[in-house]
Amino acid sequence: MKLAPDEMRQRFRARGLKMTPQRAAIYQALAGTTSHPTAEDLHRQVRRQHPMISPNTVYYTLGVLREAGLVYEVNYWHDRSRFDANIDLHHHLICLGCRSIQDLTDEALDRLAVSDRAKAGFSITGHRVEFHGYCAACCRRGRAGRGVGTDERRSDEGSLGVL
Amino acid sequence: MKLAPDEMRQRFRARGLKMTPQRAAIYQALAGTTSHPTAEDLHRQVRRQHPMISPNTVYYTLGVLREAGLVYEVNYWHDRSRFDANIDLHHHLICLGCRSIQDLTDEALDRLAVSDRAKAGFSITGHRVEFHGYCAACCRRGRAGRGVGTDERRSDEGSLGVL
DNA sequence: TTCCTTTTTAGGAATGATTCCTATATAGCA
DNA sequence: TGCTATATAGGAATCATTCCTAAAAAGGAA
Repeated sequence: MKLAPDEMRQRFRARGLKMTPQRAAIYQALAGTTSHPTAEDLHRQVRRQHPMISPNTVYYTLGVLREAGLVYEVNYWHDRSRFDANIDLHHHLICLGCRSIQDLTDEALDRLAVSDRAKAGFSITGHRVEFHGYCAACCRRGRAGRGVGTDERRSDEGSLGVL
Repeated sequence: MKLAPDEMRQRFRARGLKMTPQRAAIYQALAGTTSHPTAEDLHRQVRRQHPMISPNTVYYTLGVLREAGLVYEVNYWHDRSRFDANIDLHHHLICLGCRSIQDLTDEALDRLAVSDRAKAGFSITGHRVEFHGYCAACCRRGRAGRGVGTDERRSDEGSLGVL
């Protein structure tokens, strides 16, 4: 998952973004995990290399990367935004127990279509499927399902995982 | 879309919820629109019948209704939560221009499945598909598409529609 | 109906993620 | 190497949402 510095430079340049040590660290941290961290998670992580980096810079940078299409922002029933450097089409498994998000790649799901009648003038540019349920860890812990859109709070197991 | 008082009473009672004039008004307002209003939208609406109702009551009530499974909460790239009294399985068309949300009913989409291999121990209880693009109004206005997860702000055309 | 207990309501204060503002520092180009 | 536009840090501000509390009301029991 470690992104080559040249590759990163490449991607930034292609979208006319300036490269700074802070941005490199933020993007690197995000590209190096599949845990869909929050801005705060990323700030904690990046602070190890850049002790003076401000949360502000993390928010600003994530905004810039999002506008440039280099990161994707998700917010299902979370109290804050989560980010993903995987911008290839993929889908999500969202745990109603711990609120974790796993990526799901599935060719068949990439090809969904809607009848012209049903979409009634809406012009579709993309889609994504969210599956709800309970992750392996929460199943093991014995999590009976409540409804979707419910408010169980995450038990929070450090959403940056190993790095 | 007007919900019969008896039917509403029925639904509340079935889940052991107390019925109050405020709750009736909030649920009625939500059931009477497909525009996925925010708590604030609902507060503005309900205030017409209940001038003294507090935003607090709206938030609290929506929370109660959500826990009871009577309303669904969504938040894609919005800055606040939006609510939906349609709890039957359905999908969403999300406009990247004005941030509006339309419901989409499609039997085929209701039947998506994932291979056991791909879900790796995740126990799926439900799913929902989000389509991104531009609504008819935004297409007319000539909205060229940017990326998904982008931050165009809604032009805000009173999300409660006619009522 | 009336009483009683529990839950709801309103309102004010608090919380906390995110954004705004600004002076200084730095990237990237000429 | 110098210039200009942009990024950074940090402090203050915003604003949706939640917390706290006293008073009011719902719903069941008598």
